[in-house]
Amino acid sequence: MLYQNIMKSIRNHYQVSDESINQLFKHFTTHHFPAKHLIIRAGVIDRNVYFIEKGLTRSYCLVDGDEHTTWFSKEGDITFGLLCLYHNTAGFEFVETVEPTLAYSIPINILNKLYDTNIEIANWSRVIHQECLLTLQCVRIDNLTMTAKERYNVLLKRFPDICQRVNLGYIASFLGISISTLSRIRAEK
Amino acid sequence: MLYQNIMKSIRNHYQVSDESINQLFKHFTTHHFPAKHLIIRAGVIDRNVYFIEKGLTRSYCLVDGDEHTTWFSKEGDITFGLLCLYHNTAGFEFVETVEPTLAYSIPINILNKLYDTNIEIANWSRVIHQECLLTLQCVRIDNLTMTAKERYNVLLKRFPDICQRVNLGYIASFLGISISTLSRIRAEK
DNA sequence: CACATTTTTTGACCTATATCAAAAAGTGCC
DNA sequence: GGCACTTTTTGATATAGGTCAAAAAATGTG
Repeated sequence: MLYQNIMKSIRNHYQVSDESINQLFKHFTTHHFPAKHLIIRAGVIDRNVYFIEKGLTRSYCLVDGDEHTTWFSKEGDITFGLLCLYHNTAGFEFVETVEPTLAYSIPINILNKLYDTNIEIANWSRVIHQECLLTLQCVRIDNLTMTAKERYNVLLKRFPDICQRVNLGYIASFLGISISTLSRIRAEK
Repeated sequence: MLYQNIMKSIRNHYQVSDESINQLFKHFTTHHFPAKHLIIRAGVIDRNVYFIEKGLTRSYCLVDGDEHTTWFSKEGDITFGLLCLYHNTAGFEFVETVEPTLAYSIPINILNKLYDTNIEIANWSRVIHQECLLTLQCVRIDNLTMTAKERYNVLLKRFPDICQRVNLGYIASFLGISISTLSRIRAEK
């Protein structure tokens, strides 16, 4: 069935009825993105949420020519530019596919209407955001309290699948360490 | 009026009717905490959300004897232990008052029932979590991309009021730099 | 399959920030 | 108003991890 991973993931976060889920699905636009395709660009407003059915994306921002990976999204996850979506402002993040990706987009103004009228969808989104906040806070604490090596090992445990699907550079920039250091860490271990 | 700051803050995030707000308020328990009072302890389950009407709290975690400040909450904000609340699990965070604090608590199981039945409250919580996520992501990016000095200056701009209300040690540990380094940064500037 | 491109490894050297320790300044309290 | 305690400053030294550069390995493509 279409939307299988997305559906499972939504229900994993909150009990959403078939009817409500269909309200969401019926506004979906299908996208087949090749690998390395830029879905969202910093500074360009894109008012869509992307639901990933298959594949993997990476969010990053560009500072002084260096890419800093801020997030990975895989099947069942959603991705979008935080500022674009929340404040309708040009954002700071790029989102690109790491692998060929099947995704469905929905315009935020439609989603916002659903939030206002459909309590299940509002709560699904609330819970998703709770979980992201928790994860991000943990990632941040790891950064504050651990050495590069420890952080790498924690990441391997926390996101083993993602570590296997992206290259060393992306992992390094997500952890906030240099490529050479990460390579050395891996070698010694 | 009681709850003034809390009310303003809720409405700042989402249009919540008087009726819905009262559903929340009627379950409030009042707390007058002195300064340096530990509201929440790591490892101890506390299934309440605290709404701060007046005062300031600090969330931190303890790693190898060192405190790492993870968040500040002031009037209008809420505070709680992330893991306790979301997963009903012993958490990793302490929350203590920095100043004498007037707060109101509501049990999470009541709040959860409100989420399930009151769409305005569900959406208020969704929006709060969106905003926290955005702020936290920005803080994290600052950590990945800036020097200690730059981070301090950004913090001064982003949270000028909080910087004036907490001591240097708390700011340093929030920024992830040592007290001596922060003192030197301040001196040279 | 060979060439171009990307990714990873390795080496040499450097610097921002940590750590440790002690002095100085600030704060609260009987 | 002086004593205890906390917070901040300052100094000396150490180090984790950065930077730059080049080689090696892997990957993709006509």
